[in-house]
Amino acid sequence: MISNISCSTCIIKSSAAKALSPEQLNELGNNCVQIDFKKGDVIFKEGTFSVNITYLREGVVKLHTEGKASQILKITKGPKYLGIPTTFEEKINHYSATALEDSHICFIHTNIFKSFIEENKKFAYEIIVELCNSELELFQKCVNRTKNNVYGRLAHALLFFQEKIYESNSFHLPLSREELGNFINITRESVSRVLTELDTDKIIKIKGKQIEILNADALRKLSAV
Amino acid sequence: MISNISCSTCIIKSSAAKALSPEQLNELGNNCVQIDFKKGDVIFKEGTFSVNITYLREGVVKLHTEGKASQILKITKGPKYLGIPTTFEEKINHYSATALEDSHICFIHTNIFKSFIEENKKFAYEIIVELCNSELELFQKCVNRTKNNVYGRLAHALLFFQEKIYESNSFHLPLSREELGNFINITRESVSRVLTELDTDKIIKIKGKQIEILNADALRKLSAV
DNA sequence: ATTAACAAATGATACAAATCACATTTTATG
DNA sequence: CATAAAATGTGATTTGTATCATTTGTTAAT
Repeated sequence: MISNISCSTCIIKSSAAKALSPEQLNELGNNCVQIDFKKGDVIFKEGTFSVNITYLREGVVKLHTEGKASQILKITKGPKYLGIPTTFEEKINHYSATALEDSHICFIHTNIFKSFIEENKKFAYEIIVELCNSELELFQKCVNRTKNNVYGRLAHALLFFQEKIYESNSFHLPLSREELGNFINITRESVSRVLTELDTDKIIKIKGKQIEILNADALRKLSAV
Repeated sequence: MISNISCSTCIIKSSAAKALSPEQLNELGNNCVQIDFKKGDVIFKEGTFSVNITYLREGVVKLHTEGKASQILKITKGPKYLGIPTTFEEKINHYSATALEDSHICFIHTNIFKSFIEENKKFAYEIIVELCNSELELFQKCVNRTKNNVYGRLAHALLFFQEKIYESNSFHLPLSREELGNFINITRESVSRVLTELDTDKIIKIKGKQIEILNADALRKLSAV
């Protein structure tokens, strides 16, 4: 579903877009289209041409590689730009993006995005800040994934969904056991085993994909590097 | 050793610095100091205040975490900015940087760096390009480290030094076996074992830290995800 | 409702890599 | 140059997690 949008009146602006002038916002609106994606929909695909900057206005999205042993590189919640690195100087997407929850995404012409960087210092500055934070998070993830065992990695992932995505002790996991495994690099079977064990120990309560965190401190202890 | 420098006449400019005007280069020279580091010297340390952007003009540097089980996040060669993410909006360094080869590093006042981003569109643009490439590389590394076994990871590391750092089939490894292990997340013992095996198979030739790549294709095959 | 198709749980087994223990070589130090 | 200290090599053993095999539960389709 495609919507005509007015960026000027949009209330979910990125920190960068907040820096745009009324004229620039108008220009953005004319070079930008919002598309609604349902849970599971592919937003862009590894190997295809990348012609737009994608702005995740609202929703939850995973960035992932393709292939049988797909790996989830990142899970992120709006508002946030998706995959600037894969679009900016690259012609081809280096990874795919798929909606984990119903999402609203604005596709912005790369050229207009680049022109904003050149014309608006604050805009460029905010984009740089976002890229910097993204790299720091990625380092964090790298350390966690290599220093922790399956318990620590799973605990880390659960805390991530609790704190960063749903901001609630109780949430519906948007991933299958297999996908959760691809996120933290363990097998589907091990995910099952560890989840039941955490449930038995009353650290979490599981009912299918519904998860309740009962003892966040225990999870923090487990995921401590 | 501290040198007075003239950024105007510097011939090892970053792509971003190439975009600066003569006046800006002059200003940069006045707000920037070049320091020479010897192999092994600490450039900045995790947990300390970050007050400068560090530009690795020449040399090879590792970014790494501290602690007994230190992890090498990234190894990079000049010319390149080091750790913009850890300096930009952050007050505290999230990781350390240590010279792996004698290196020349320019410490640039964060404020002047930020002012260039605001005043010079091309400068900001180039910084964004560098950050984007950095993130893509990091994703690559993540995939390699989790999808490959010890042979693949070690092969990948050897090709990295050959292609990206020394651009030669023969090079002096700037890391101990233990550090190499910290780079690709395997133990010192396994590094030894795999290296001798690769030597036995005539894929590489080792003599202490001196390494010669005899069969790069075999390494490529091993490191293919 | 009933069957099919898929996702998840669970137990048994296999295996890669870590750990442990010690020998050997290399590098640093008085 | 001798000695200590550190780095590296290598075999034996242990261990965490993947893999395999099967059962159980859940969702979708007729």
